[in-house]
Amino acid sequence: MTRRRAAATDSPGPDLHEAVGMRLARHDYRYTNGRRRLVDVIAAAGQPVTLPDIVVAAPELAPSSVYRNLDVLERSGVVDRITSSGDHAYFEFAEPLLSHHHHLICIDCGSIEDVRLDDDVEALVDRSLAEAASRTGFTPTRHSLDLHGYCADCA
Amino acid sequence: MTRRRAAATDSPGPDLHEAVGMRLARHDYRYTNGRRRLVDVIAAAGQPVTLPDIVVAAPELAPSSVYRNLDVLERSGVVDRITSSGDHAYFEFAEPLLSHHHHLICIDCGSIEDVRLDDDVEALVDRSLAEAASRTGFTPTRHSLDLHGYCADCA
DNA sequence: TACGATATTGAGAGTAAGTCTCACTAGCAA
DNA sequence: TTGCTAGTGAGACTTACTCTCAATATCGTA
Repeated sequence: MTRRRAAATDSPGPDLHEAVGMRLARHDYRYTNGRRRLVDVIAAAGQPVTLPDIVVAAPELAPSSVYRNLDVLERSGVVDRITSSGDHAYFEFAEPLLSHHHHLICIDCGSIEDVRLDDDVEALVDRSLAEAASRTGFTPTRHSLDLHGYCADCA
Repeated sequence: MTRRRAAATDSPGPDLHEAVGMRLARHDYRYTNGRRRLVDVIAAAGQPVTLPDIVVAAPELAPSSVYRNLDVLERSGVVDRITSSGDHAYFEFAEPLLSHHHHLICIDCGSIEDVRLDDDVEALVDRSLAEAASRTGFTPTRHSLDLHGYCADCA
C-alpha cells in the first residue's frame, strides 16, 4: 500500500524488455505482444501480483494465456512464483531483474510486501545454507527468507 | 529418504500428546481420537507430510476430517502449513513441538526436507528481519528460511 | 451412572485455481 | 508469398480443498 520499488506508473525502460527477450530466446521462446504486455503489468505493479491483479490491469489478456505465459516466464528465469497460504499464487521478477530481497507475508489477508536485508547478513545466510545443503546432496538454486505475521492493516 | 528426525516408527511419548492437548484446550478444542491419531501419523513420519501421506498411513481417517483437523491444529499452533509449488500442502509440527529448522524444497519433485542452522546465524537473521519489519508496521510471528533447488534424486 | 448441551465426525456435494484441448492466428525462415 | 511452427483464447476439465448436514462422540453436571 505504501512502498513502491520505483515509479510504479511509468513504463519500464527498454533494458528490461531486452533482458526478458534474451532469457526467452535462450529457451527458444518468442517474445510476443502478449508476453510483453504481461511483463509491463508486472513491472508497473512494483510488487508481487496475482492473476486477478494482472487481468484487472490488462483485461485484454486472456486468463488462460496469462497462466501459460507466467509458466513460460518462470521456466525462462524471468519470474518467480511465490505460493502463500492465500487463494492465488503471487508472481514477481526473478533475480537479477529484481535485486535480491525477501517478503513480509500477512497470515491474515495473504498480502506480500518486499523487504531488503544487509549484504553481510545475506552472505552469512547463503554460506550457512550452502554448507547445510551440501551435507544432504541438495543442489541449491536460490533461497527464500520470508517473515510471516500481520501486516499493518491486519494487526 | 535418508534422514529421520528421530525413531520414526515407534509411538510418540506422552509428552507430545500432552503438549498438543494443552494447546487445543487453550483454544477450546477437544483432543479427540481422530486428532490424536492424526498427531501420531505426523510424528511417525518424522518429516513434512501431505494429505495423501496421511490417509495412506491411516486409512481409517476421513479426508474431510483430516483437512478440518489440520486446520484446527494449525489454528492452535500445533502444526505449520508449508505451501510449496507441488500439488499438495505439507504439514509438520510447529515450534516448539519441533525445534527451529528450515527446508530444502525440490523445485522438480516438490519434496521437502528439514535442515538446521547454527544458532548465531538464526539470531542474526531474526534481528535483521525484526528491524526491517518494524520499519513497515509489520508484526512478525515467525520466519521461514527455505532453500530451493534440486534434491539428490532429481539433481 | 445417566443426561443434556455441544463439539466433532464423515460422506458427499460444491467451489474455484489452475491446466488442457483444439481450432485459429501470428511470427519467422526461405 | 508460402509453408511451418509457436502462440492464442474460449471453454471444458481436473482436483485440492471447503462446505453441508444428519449422525455421533465428548464433556460437564447432577
